[in-house]
Amino acid sequence: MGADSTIEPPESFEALERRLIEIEPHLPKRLRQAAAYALDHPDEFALGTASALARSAEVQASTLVRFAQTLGFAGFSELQEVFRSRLRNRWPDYSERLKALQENARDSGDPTHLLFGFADSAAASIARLREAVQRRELDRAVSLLAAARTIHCLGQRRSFCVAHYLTYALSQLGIPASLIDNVGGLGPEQLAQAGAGDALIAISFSPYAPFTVDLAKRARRAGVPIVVVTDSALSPLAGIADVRFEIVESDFGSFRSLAATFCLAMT
Amino acid sequence: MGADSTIEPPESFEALERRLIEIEPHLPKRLRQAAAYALDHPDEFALGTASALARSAEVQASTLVRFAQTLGFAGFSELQEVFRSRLRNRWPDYSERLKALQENARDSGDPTHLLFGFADSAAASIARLREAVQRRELDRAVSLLAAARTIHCLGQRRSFCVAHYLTYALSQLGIPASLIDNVGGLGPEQLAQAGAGDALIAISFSPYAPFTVDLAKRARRAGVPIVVVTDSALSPLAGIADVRFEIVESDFGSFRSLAATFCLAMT
DNA sequence: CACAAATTGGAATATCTGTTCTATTGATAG
DNA sequence: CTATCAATAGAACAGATATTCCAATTTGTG
Repeated sequence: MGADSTIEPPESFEALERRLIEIEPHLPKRLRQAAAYALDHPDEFALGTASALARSAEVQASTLVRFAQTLGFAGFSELQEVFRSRLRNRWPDYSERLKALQENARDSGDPTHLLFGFADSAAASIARLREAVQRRELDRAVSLLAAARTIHCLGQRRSFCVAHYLTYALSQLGIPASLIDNVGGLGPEQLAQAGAGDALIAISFSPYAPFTVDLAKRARRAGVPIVVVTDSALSPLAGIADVRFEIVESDFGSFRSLAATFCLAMT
Repeated sequence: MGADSTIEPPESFEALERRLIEIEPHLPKRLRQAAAYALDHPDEFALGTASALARSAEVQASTLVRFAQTLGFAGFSELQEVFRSRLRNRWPDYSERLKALQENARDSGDPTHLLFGFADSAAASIARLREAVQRRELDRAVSLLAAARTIHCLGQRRSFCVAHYLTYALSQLGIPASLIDNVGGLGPEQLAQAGAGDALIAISFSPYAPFTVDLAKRARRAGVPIVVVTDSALSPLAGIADVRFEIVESDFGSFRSLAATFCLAMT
């Protein structure tokens, strides 16, 4: 059939790239065109349909299929999958590894495995954080917080520890900070004195604590600038935020980085 | 036909995002699910097929089409095109950002650089944690905690947030846990009821809070088994620990891993 | 509680996709 | 100059895709 049927196809984009550069000179004309186009426009190649790409590369659609088969793939779609996984993010095996780890841990009952799993997931979270945070947002948050007289931190349930740590760190830096901890139900009163000259950092994740949302809205009405840290653009807090940070991962290990950033960014 | 036919569809991803945030609260349930999935997994949404995405979002394929039409698009494909163009434009942006970052590395006014620094340090912390924690210690801690009736968590100042998070996580797992938060100076009373059948997790770092040390010692006299998390073998808590974990780094980003490990190890 | 409207699930459909097949072209060697 | 073979273009095909439609269900309302 197509080409040599016992060639193993390159799995990663890097391997594919190397292979292409290697064999490209010995390829027939049209296949060389296809190879050149794939290397020069990898983004288009990942997104477009076979016939659209064929038109752009001035090649026949069937040529693309033969091109993929020459490389050892079953067809065009398999080849394109390599380009797509490159686009997604650069850890195609991340979720796989996590799953494997969790299964292993379940089986053996070994807590060390669990620990390692968490460590990995935390590391991945941090890596994503580096990419996700926009320079612009950070700048705005910093200037907003720098202008504030007092910084109030708000967070309930599992977000509470972040708010607490933030308050602690800010205070250590000599910046007036107050924690809305709602002890004794005094949350509303704790925030009552806040005005337009202050700032609020509100932190809330997926089962959004109604109390947090409530208080944040009240602060908004009082004209307090708000920085929100949450996990989705659809969080009830998203609408009232002056600056919004999204932490994408379901299990969140990236707090501390974010929190600490704020603090130091203000010195 | 579909929905209101005279609505102009958002052209850019940012506009789409804003629009979604705006109308999401007034959307029916399934459409809201679709919106949430689109905003939370924009990469998947750009690449996957309609039925694959529908499965991931736990929605019917037809719902995705209706969702697109509600936004003013003719169909799903048009909506997806917005997500795809975002992917195209993001990639060059990424390498630029990396370059810009390295150039600005010395530029102290750039908070992004700071953030990256923290991210790196956190990643390093986690890597060290993986090496430092001994299998034996983990096993002992797990069996010790598993035997406990109630687990008390103790930590002041910057360790407090760890203790708080631990308590929260344990409670979520249905394990009786209590936090010694010392609100109103009631710390001693909170711990008074603890006996040999319970267990205490005490967390304390370098400027060791006298209160933590004090209370831990008192618990020791009451026969309570103690797991200590600290930063040095010379910590005043080290002597009274049944199991001791050392977190070497001065800035501690590894907590969450450790804490979560405990919780899961006990299920 | 009953009625009406809106929303949703799932099968049916029309379109488009990747792939295969074959006739034609172009090159090479005798 | 011609016979042979590889390479290609383009039509034909099979499968998957997005979309539409209607019945069933849920939601809101008098």
